[in-house]
Amino acid sequence: MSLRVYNTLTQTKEPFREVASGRVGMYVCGPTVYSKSHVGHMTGPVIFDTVKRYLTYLGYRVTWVVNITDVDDKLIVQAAAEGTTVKELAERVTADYLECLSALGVDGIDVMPRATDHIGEILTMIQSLIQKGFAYASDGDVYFDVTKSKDYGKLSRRDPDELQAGARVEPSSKKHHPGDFALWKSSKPGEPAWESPWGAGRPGWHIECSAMSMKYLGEHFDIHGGGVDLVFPHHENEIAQSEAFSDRTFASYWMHNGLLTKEGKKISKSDPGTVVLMSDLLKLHRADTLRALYLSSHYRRPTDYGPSRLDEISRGLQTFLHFFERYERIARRSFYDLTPPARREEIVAPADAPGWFASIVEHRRGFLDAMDDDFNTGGALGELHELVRLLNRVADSERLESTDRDQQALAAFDRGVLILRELTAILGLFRKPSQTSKVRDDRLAGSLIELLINLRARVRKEKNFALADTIRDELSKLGVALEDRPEGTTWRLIDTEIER
RNA sequence: GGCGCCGUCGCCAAGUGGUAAGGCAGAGGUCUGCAAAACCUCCAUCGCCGGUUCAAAUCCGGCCGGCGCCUCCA
Repeated sequence: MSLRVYNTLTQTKEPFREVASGRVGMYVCGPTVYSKSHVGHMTGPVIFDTVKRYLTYLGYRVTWVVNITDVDDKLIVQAAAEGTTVKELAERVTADYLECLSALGVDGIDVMPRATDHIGEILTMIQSLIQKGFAYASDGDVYFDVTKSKDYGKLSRRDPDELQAGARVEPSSKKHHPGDFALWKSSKPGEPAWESPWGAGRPGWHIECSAMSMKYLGEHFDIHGGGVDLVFPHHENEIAQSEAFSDRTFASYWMHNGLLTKEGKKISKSDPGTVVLMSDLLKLHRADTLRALYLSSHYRRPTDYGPSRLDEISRGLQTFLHFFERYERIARRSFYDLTPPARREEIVAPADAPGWFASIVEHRRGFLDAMDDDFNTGGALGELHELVRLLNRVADSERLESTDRDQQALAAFDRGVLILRELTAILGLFRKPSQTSKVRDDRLAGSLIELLINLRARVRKEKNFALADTIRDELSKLGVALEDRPEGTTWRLIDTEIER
């Protein structure tokens, strides 16, 4: 199978064809930086980060652009409310956004242009649109004339005249048509402003995305993404102004992620109970848990967030974490240190490989097929679970933790684990070692735990199980879990993420 | 009212014409001094009603229910 992508423009899954051979340009609408990121804001970044990882894995050279909108009405209002400047507010909120991205492993963004750094490009574009007759100046403002655009509404399937009938659009005497939207807004005294042929003002909401995406990705690029709520009017307007400007197709594929709800309710500023700050969540949960939340269902479907949901996901992830510890016992090497192939290649089970190796290859195929099918991360995650179970079964049946294990089986198992690493890396999961490994590296703490384990082994030998159990219970209270195995006792830190 | 999305086990969720992945929770079992971890077994006919077809959760029609956008929004 090869990659197919759902395109909002055509409402179908289409085979992926890049504009320029071997390269992909991807633009995703970023935040308007007037308030800290909440859970919902990270949906797009994590999803498109995964999209980029997968495209890169397929061999494309991907350039990913995410804008920062740092001038806007909401910023002006919020800055005034806080008694600060727009600039200070924007910088502070941007810093929070960047921290969230980094914590979640969203590290594939290549360019993060700020609107205020591109006023020149924006003005050039507006002037061109006026010259071409697509826009008009009106009392200090400049508007895009939707009636001049032959296929306005093609993305959101809307008829400009219907908008008028709906009468939902604020009639403005400055506009020729109610559906016309601002490219440039005149400013009042005290507001951030730039000089323009139409007087002091600032860019309208949609124009910066057109100007910046074209600057960094060209007039026609591959993927334009964002939340579904941006389809209209934002993306519709972007298409209209961009294509009017360039006379070319703007983006080949329009990808829209479903929104996140909080216990079934829409996350909205007007309902404070629904707003959960990402920075707060990151204190309670492992980044992988949050990442897995976004990837647990298909990106186009809405996802519901709730504390119990995160606990559930965290429990599901434990299987992997426990397996990584097991792998370390077997291979005496950390799963996190494995370097898997960075590019997709065909893997066929060698004739002399054990029968179960073919099953591993099967699951890899299933994973890749799912990803090829419009980035079906939910299905891919399912394959991962099956892969781990298979690997555990192999470790059991081949007795890989014992000293007389079969070397050939071990080698094949090792290759299987490398495949697991390869696949988890595509999803951006398990990038950093667990807490347990860190404590294990701490000589004192690790040694003390080992000491207690050794003492406990002595009393166990003497059949003093009461004392042995006391040691285990007390350690458990301290957050250390003991597991007795034929090869000896192992320990790990008890997950503090889930409250039991 | 217009445009669009969705309804699969208690919960989450894949599957979009060939007879229901996976996870969480639950029950039983193997292993264990007991646990833990791991593994094994069990646990759904797909909102309702019609239709098309040899065959439908998957296609078509209708109905019921939930949601998004149409106004700022990831």
